[in-house]
Amino acid sequence: MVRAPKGTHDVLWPASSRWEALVAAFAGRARRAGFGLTITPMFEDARLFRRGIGGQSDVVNKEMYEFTDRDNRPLALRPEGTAPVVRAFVQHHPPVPWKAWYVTPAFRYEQPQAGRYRQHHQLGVEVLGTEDPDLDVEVIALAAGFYADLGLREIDLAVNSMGCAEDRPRYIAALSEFLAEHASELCDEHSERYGVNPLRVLDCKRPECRAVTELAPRLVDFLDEACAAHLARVRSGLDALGIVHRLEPRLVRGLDYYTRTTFEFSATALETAQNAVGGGGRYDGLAEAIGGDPTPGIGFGIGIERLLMACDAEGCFAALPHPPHAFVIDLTGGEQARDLVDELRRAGLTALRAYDGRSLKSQLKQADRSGARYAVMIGAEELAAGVVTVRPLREAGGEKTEQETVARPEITARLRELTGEG
RNA sequence: GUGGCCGUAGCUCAGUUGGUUAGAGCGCCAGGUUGUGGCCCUGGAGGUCGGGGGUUCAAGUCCCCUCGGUCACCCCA
Repeated sequence: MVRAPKGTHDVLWPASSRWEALVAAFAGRARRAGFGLTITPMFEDARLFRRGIGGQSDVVNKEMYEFTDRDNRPLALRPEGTAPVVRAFVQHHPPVPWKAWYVTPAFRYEQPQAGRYRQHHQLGVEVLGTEDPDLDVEVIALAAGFYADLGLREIDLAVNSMGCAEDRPRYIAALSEFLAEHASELCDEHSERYGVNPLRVLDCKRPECRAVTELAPRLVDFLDEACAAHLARVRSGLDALGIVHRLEPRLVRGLDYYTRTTFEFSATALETAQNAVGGGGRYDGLAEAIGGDPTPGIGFGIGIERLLMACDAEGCFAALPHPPHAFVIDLTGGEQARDLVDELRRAGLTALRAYDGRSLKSQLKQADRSGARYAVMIGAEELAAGVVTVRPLREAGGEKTEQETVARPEITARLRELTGEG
């Protein structure tokens, strides 16, 4: 049997109704903050990601789905959402500040595990054209507010600053020196390889490394005046908006383009290893790195699958059913149902029907299963008399009502009245 | 890329030291009720036992390989 590729999954109805609601909630928040939906290609010139994300990152180095098309163009399925949006900005130079939101699949060749897939989906925003720290606050507040909209309470927000191009080399030098002195205390993985990318060691979760990095020099102590002031303004802004967060000097995100503000949201209710439900930061050098004018930018990505896992863990954001208004039952051959569902739908009602000329019992069973509030029955008697029978299928407001006979021309109006859709 | 655990019906699972024609519950279909759903009863459909190879008189069961799922490392959403 042909199955979905490893690490991918289907989201079938009705489970997908949660996705609809999730995206709608995010779109609403984004729209209110001045963001517009942005759609960019699912695949890009592979060089965009190499230059943008960075050649030494794992994402580019060993996780990209790369291929060449029939004209030998080097292409890659997008492993993340930021670089393509920044590319679109550079290509079209819209007026700044440019605020874009997106929802997109992302592809990474990984070993699947809880909360990690080869195709996952992200919601995100990007803003190009300003380095105002109040914007950082606004962007973080957007994500935080969205989590709250879903009913999530157990969200940890870690914030750090990666400094700028001047700060970073000074810090990396100091960190390397420190790690060299403590190399023997690091975990097996890093004791000999800390030099490749010293910042990575800060990310290591092994107790040995944690113990060492606990005492390591902190990037925040190496910030120049402007970067320090920027971070301070971001933090005071978060405080002012009541957004609880903590400074995490070891927060080093795996994509190379980050500068200054970085942040990560974790769902502490998740007991799985992958509990980061959103992350992002500033990337003031990215536009230039991919060939555009120097333009500051900031954004975040939120993983939909992990977010829903977090909602499950907290028991919030349950799927809401969408019960149909009516289920049309036709015992006379189907023409009546064909015409009536069309009429009801034109009137704005949700109308379903059965097919294949099933028995009354079978059709009523389907009507019941559909969750419809009313069955509209048309048999030989109704057809001859020019009426339909409207049968309530569930108690509305605790009140039990009897089925009634309605003149055929009146049925749409009657159903609108009964369902309160008038 | 590495390691642990697991693959039997659409779903959740049972299947004895290898031994007739592989089962249950739920779901689906039909009938009981030739025009009344849910509850109940009866019946039915549905399986290359993940795939391939091997051992054996005999393999769902044992062995090898492989694919997939799952969890973890790495890293990220």
